[in-house]
Amino acid sequence: MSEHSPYHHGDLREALLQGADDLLRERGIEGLSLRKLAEQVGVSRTAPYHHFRDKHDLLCALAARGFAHLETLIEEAQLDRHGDLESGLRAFVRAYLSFAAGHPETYDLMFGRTIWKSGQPTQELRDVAFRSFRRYVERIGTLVEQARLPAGSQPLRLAQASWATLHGLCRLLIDGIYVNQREMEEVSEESVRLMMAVLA
Amino acid sequence: MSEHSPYHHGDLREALLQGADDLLRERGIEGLSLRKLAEQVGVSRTAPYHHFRDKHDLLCALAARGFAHLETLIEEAQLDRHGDLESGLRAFVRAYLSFAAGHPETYDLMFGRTIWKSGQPTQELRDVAFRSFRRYVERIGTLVEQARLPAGSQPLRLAQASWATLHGLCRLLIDGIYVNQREMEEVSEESVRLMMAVLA
DNA sequence: GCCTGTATCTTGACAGTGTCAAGTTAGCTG
DNA sequence: CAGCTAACTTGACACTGTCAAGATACAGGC
Repeated sequence: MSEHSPYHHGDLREALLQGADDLLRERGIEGLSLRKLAEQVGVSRTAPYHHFRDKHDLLCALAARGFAHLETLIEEAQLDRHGDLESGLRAFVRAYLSFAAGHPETYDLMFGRTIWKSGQPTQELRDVAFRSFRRYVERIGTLVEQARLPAGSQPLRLAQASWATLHGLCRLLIDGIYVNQREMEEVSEESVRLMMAVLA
Repeated sequence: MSEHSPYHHGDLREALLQGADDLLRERGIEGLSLRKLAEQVGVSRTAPYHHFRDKHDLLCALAARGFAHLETLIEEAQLDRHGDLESGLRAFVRAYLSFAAGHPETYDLMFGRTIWKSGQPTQELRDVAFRSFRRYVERIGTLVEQARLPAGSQPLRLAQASWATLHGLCRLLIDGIYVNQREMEEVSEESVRLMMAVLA
C-alpha cells in the first residue's frame, strides 16, 4: 500500500479520472487521448481498459462527475435564497453560467454531442444528468406556477425554454462565438429581466 | 473536357465539397475523413491538399456554404411577411429550426466548436457568418424597437438573448438531449409567445 | 508541331489515435 | 506454500491527418 508499486497501481481508476480531468482542462476534449492519459498517469497504453470498457465509458464517468460538481455549486448558491424569487433565479443563473465559464471543456463534455449523440450514455450518467434536468424544471416550475402567464402558456414548456436560453448562452461562449464573457453576462441579465417582467 | 479523364479531374474542388457534404450528412462530422472523401470522389488521399490547405480549410468552406443555404431559406420564408410582426418572427423561427432539424450535421459544423473554438475560421467564413449574425440582430431589432420593454432593457442584448434561445434549442435537439423534434417546436412556440407578450 | 513550365495528382512515409489478443506479474485465498 | 484471478504489459492492426518527392497532363511561347 505504499506509493511506489510499479505494477499494481492501487487506485488506478481514480487516478485516471483525475488525470483525465487535468488533461481535459489543459488540452480540451479533442486533445484528451487515452495514450497521453496513460503516459501521464504512468501506466501502459491499455491499462485503462481494465477500469473502463471504452474511451466513451471513461468520458461518461468524467461527465457524471461534472454533473455532481455543478449540482453542488447550484445547491450552495441557493442556500439562503428561499424567500426572494428573483434573487433566487438570479443566483441560479449566475452559478450555472459561472460553472460553464470556469469549466468550459467539462461543460462541453457534459452537454456535448460527443457523449449524447453518438454512443449511448452510461446508465450512471443518464441517471445523474436526468436528475439534474428534473431538478432544474422543478426549480423554475415553482417560479412559473405563481405567475400570470400569457394565454395558452404551458409552464413546463416555458421552463424548458428558459433552460434552452441558458444553455444556448453557455454554448455560444464555450464554442467561441461570443468571445466575451462580460457580454454573455449582460445578455443573461437581460433574459432574467425579461422573464421577471412576465412572471412577477 | 469529357467525363472520364483519369488524372486531371476537371473540377475537383467542387466535387470534394459536394462529396464532403454527402459524407457529412451520412456519417456526421466525426465520420468525415479526408481519406474516405478522397476515395469516394475517386482520387488519391492527398489530392484534396491541392485545393484546400487543411482539413480545417475544407470544413470552413463547407460551413460557409451552409450559411448561404440558411440565409436563402430565411429570405424565402420572410418574403411576404413585411406587415405582421408576429407572423414574421414566427416564420423566421420556423425556418431556422427546420434548417437545424433538417441538416443537423451542417448546423453543428456551422456553429460548433470544431471550427470556431480551436483553429481560426477562414476569412470567407468569418465574413458570411458575421453577416448572418448582423442580419439576425437587424431583423429582431426592428421588432424590438417598436415595443414597450421593461425598464432598463437593452434592445441589442434582448436580440442576442432571443438568438441564444433559438440556438440553444437547436443544440439541444442536435446533440440528442431533446430527442423529440415535436417537443422542440412546442418549446419554441412558447418562447415566441413569451416574447410577443412582452413586445406587442 | 514541339518544348517547357506549372498546376494537378500520385505513391511512400511518419506520427498519432482507439482497441483487440496474448502474455506477464502481483496479491489474495485456500 | 500452491494456485487463481485481477491488474497490467507488449505487440499488432486499422485508421487518421499531413509532409516530401516523384509522375502526369495541360497551356503557353517558339
